[in-house]
Amino acid sequence: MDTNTISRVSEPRTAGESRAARKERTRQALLDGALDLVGDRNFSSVSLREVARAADIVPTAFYRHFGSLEELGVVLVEESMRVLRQMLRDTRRAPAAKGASGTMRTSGSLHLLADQVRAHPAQFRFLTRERNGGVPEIRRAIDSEMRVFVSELVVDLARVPALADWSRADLEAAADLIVATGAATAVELLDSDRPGGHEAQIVERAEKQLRLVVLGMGAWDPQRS
Amino acid sequence: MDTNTISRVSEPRTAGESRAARKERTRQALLDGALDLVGDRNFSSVSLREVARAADIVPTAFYRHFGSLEELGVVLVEESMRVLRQMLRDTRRAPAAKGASGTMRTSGSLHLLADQVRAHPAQFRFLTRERNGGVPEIRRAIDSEMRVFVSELVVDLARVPALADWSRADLEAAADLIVATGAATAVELLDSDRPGGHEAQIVERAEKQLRLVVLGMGAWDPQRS
DNA sequence: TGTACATCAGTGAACGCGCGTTCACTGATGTAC
DNA sequence: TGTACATCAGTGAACGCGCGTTCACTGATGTAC
Repeated sequence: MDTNTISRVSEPRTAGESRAARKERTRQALLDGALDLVGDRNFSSVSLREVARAADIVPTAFYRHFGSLEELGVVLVEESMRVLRQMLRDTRRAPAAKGASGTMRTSGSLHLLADQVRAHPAQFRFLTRERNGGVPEIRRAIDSEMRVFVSELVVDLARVPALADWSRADLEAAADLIVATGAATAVELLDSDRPGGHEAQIVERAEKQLRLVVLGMGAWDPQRS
Repeated sequence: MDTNTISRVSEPRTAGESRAARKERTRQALLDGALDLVGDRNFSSVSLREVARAADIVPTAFYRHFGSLEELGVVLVEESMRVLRQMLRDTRRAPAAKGASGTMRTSGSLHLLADQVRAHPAQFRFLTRERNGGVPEIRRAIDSEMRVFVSELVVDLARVPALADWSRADLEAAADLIVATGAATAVELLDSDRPGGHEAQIVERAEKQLRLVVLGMGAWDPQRS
């Protein structure tokens, strides 16, 4: 079948792009524009008209892509989380804790986190700001992704021989503490241009904290509860 | 001097309150109303007109009390922090960590935290939501209060004999981890009506986490960095 | 105690503005024959 | 390849609304004498 009879002359300004492809580009422009706008403000203080303006379309055309701003917000969570998930997948290749001996691994994970924050500041800013922020739908989306992270880390920890006889609840407490420390570190890294906090110091402190936790795990007595 | 010639008849509807006292009441009504409104939304999505309405005054009268909504927000941080500070003062009487042996103390602190969250949900909700939220002025106000908490805990920890030879940086890392865990627990307690998380379980997990940290502190080698 | 004046918390009309959403439309792209 | 029609991303006018802020005001409270 002749699916593509190429029109060789007089392209209509926007190269020989299919209608679907152009729609997808606009959709992405809306998402990118929104992420930009959310860089220094609440998601809930961003208006539909601003987002449309950022994507260079008229406000009413917004509805061709999303039913509401909130719907776009949820997609933005998923998109930002993809970055975070990729990072976690990389980290898992060298898991954070192998009992009291695996100390060096925590250091690597934190530098990887710092790299990711530097590479995708807008996404991290969005996630950390909206995590406890105002829009319930978005907060719930972020929260459920965080739970996935914790339970994946639980699986990793459960495989560590030294933790073989830990209860599920103990593993979850430890995993949650580790993830929370990572999240808190990301928040600080995002503000690392502010007084006192240079990136290296923030990472160093987070390393100390993870080392404390790992040491604690080494000293933990699973029988005593 | 006869400062108070009491008018005994025909009170003008609002009892014999001085002008200053009535102004103070309105001001407090504005603060209370704002705290109420902020219960389920972003501070930055609350409007001056809504706050005025909540305090039963006309929008323009708002300016008799605050120069802007943001200014009210900063006062709200200070007011909410007073609650938190009082809690911390109570906690300090039984400090969180006395080395690996002081485990029971952490439990008491967490129940105290749970009590406070239950007693002042609006304040905690406001603080946790705006801590990473959109309004820079407010975020900074909360952040600086949190730093005070950490450095007070550092002072407490420095007094513990077992930690006598810890470096300042190590003490700070530990204190920060403890405060962060408390803050994260407060966030979860505020949502404890949601699926899976009943208050007792949240507190139990936080106890495990603090115990892990305290165990880690017991195993910490201050020489090794 | 009584009078005259000052203060000032709260009023109410008015303004210009950006908002979300509706609607009928346009015209390029895609499809059927 | 050419024609006729369908689709649909983006347009632009229009709406009613709540917003922050201005301004001149009112009238009870406070103060000076």
